Amino acid sequence: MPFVRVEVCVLGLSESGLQVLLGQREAAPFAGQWALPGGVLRIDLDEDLDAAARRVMDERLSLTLPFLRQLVTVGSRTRDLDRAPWALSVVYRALVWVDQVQPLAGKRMRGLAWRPVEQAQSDATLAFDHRDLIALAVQQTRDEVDALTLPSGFVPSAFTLGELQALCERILGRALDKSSFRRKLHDRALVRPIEGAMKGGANRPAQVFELQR
Amino acid sequence: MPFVRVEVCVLGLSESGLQVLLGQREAAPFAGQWALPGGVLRIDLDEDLDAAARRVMDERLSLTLPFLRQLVTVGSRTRDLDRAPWALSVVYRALVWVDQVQPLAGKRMRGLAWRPVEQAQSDATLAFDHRDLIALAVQQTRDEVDALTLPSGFVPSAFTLGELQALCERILGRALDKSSFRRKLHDRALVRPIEGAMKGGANRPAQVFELQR
DNA sequence: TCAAAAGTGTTAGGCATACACCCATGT
DNA sequence: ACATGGGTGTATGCCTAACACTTTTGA
Repeated sequence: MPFVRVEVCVLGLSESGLQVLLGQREAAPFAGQWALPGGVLRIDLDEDLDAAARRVMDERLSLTLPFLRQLVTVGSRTRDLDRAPWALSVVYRALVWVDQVQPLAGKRMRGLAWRPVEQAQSDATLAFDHRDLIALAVQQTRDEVDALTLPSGFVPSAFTLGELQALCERILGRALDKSSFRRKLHDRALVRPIEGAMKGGANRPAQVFELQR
Repeated sequence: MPFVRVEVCVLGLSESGLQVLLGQREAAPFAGQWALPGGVLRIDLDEDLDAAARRVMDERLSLTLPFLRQLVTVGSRTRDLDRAPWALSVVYRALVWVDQVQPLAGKRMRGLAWRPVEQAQSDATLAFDHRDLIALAVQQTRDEVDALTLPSGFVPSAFTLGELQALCERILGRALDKSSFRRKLHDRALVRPIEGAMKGGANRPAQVFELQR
């Protein structure tokens, strides 16, 4: 049987756009190079694949990731020759707020750091095929936002439409039209106003919404 | 390490629409029930995951499948308790012409048979979660046709536009508008006429096309 | 002359973009 | 007053579905 690992592409949302969490490898293969965090599937600990991904990220980030989605599985004889004659990796994507995660080094990782996705997608020095995996994760995430199939559990329970739009724009890396955005939400009945709840700053107060169940 | 298998959801195109290839299981678990064909990953034989899927189908169908695409990976502690304490399956989808494959029983399968996808998708007696996997395969395949990202290598090297449209319609299970279909092909420059090549039946001859490289 | 399939044009509607404009509040 | 973000309306263009119509062959 092959050597089975789980890798997680953690995308982080920040003011400046999408970032990806990378760690610097300590051991071969690709020692010293940057890679997605991951870990070995433990059949004694993990109930299923999703649970394995959650456990691996728990250990690395001491934070239970709210939104995991399987991306792809890669495997071949030559993937990880230093450790096994045949290696298989199930790759997940997670989505978090950058300021809710403090990158701290774990075992077998010299350090964890956020990197802008544009930079990571054009960095040929990443370990394994992780550059391609990051590109895949970013693409899929942006497709989801385009289709407005929002990762429930990731968006806050209450928000103004302006906040929701800003969230989508930061993921997409481009501006959206306010009118079209709101019409789409309304037509598809994706959000519902919370009666009486308003949120005001130094300007006109905004209606607070929640996701339609 | 877990027990690793590869399952293949072979979709077959026939006059009457999409079909899926199912086999009747001989051994536990789910002995006697119908399931997707598959096999164990052999790290001594398979170079990578795609090669494993091709080998497994070679053994079952004595036919090298032209178009394989990974769908998803499922795994848990309880998936295949009769054979292993932890089982993982990488699921692929293939696309073939029904009349090019003669279903013949292989080892550990009492028989192989084509079943219409509509029927399979509502059959609660299929083994494992294979009903869901079939639904996923059908959905993804139809999405590809909708987007006109045709599986090159599956469509014949030369065809008339009528033939191509009929192919898409059989996959989708619904009729398409001739004019819209052709305009889309033309606008996106997906096909190219083969000079001088015409195909005639008992009616007006049609221009023969090939896929734009 | 007719049936059948190829191939073309025309119209109407839905959806997205762009942009203009009013509204309510704190400073 | 005015800057700021909330909220709404309108015009335009693109894509698509629907359908009508002509063309070319064999029977």
